[in-house]
Amino acid sequence: MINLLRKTFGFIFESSLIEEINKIGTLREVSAEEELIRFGEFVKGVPLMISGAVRVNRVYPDGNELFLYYIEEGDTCSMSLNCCTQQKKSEIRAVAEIDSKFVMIPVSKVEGLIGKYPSWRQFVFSSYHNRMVEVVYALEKVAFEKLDDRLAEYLHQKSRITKSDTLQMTHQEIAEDLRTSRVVISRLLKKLEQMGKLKLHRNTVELIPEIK
Amino acid sequence: MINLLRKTFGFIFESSLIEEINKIGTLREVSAEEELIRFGEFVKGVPLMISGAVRVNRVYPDGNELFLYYIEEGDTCSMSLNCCTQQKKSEIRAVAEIDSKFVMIPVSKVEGLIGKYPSWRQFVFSSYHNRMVEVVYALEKVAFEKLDDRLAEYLHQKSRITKSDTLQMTHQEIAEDLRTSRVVISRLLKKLEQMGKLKLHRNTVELIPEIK
DNA sequence: AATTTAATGTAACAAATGTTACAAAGCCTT
DNA sequence: AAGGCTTTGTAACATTTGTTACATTAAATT
Repeated sequence: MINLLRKTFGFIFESSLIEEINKIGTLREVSAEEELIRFGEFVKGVPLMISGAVRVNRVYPDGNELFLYYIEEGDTCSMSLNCCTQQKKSEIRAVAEIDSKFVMIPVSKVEGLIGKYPSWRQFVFSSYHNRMVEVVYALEKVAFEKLDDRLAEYLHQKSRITKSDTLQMTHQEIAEDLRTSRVVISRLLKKLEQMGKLKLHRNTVELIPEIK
Repeated sequence: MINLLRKTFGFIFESSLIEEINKIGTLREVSAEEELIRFGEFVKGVPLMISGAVRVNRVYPDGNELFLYYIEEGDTCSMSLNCCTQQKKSEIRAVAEIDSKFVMIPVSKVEGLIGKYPSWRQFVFSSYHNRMVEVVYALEKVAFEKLDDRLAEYLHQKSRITKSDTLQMTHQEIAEDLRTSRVVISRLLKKLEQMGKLKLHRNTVELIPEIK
């Protein structure tokens, strides 16, 4: 585990911090679709992403969900950072988008690290800020862009995150993420297909990489 | 100034911190509509709100703006916190919504406070989190709600912030904040008026308080 | 008071998105 | 191969939001 930590966090954390994390943290591996953080549960720890990608959604009591941001290699989840210092139940849900590795730091130790390591503080601050920037970005998209652009952007992001041009998902699933109906998505996807930007198959959307 | 600091921050900051802020900070008073932080300038300091309310907007190079959050008594602006630790130019614009008082802490001193005072760290963290919650809230509104509800909510928020049921603003200004056109706002306002929720006058919208 | 300007009201229409209903196609099970 | 289920395609229509154009009204200026 310490080698993984060094590889991902060696440039930001001093080695004494890396060693401490190695002691107190536990390495966890999850496969795609697995839940890291469940809605309504107490947060057990703060994840440090080693590899992979995790999708973080705000969840509402009625079951509604809203995508906030992805966390990837080198990131942490600022929402759970806060939940844990406040000992609150999670208002978010985190699901692995692809197979992922991360080190979980138990809640009880987080506070101590903040007092002890300036590089950890720096990390936590910039993490908060980066997540904020991404949520603002999501807000921009919804506030300024029309659905067809948002769809195109959504597909590209999925493709980047899953490192694949072939997205395994139904129109229904896309519609839920973009908070609209299946029919609307089918219609827009068809339009994008006619524009030559993708090909539609059952259960998959195949993006055509741009020729530059 | 120290009395103002004690009154607003006495319950969160230890007295040595209050005294230090009193030394390094400068009290500033601005009247409604004044700009605290301008887009594109280097951030000179971090504001600690004593009283009043300030509106923070994301600004885009094309001049477009997007409302992010208000900061009120006891708050600070987490976007400028980050800008200042990174020595970056401001990507936001902060405008006083009503006459406001705040203490400005110079950029150069912020880093030192973080290392020295646990209560300051706690404050900065919770501040980041609170702003995040508000941006997520803004995202929710745009993602889930229709324009008429957003308008009603917008008017209530304005009323709360300005502590008045009589909002001095034109339909055009409301439209810009909600990113739509004046005609649409006039139409929806008229609908709200017919529902008995408000009265329209030239340059003002008078909210009718609900009888409970 | 007459003129100018800014703000609001309203109609008519356009575009985007949402909804309902149903047909067609692909895949799975037996 | 037949039947059943899921996914996709598509039409027709409703609703919401955006746009253009112009009339009306209130305030400000001369």
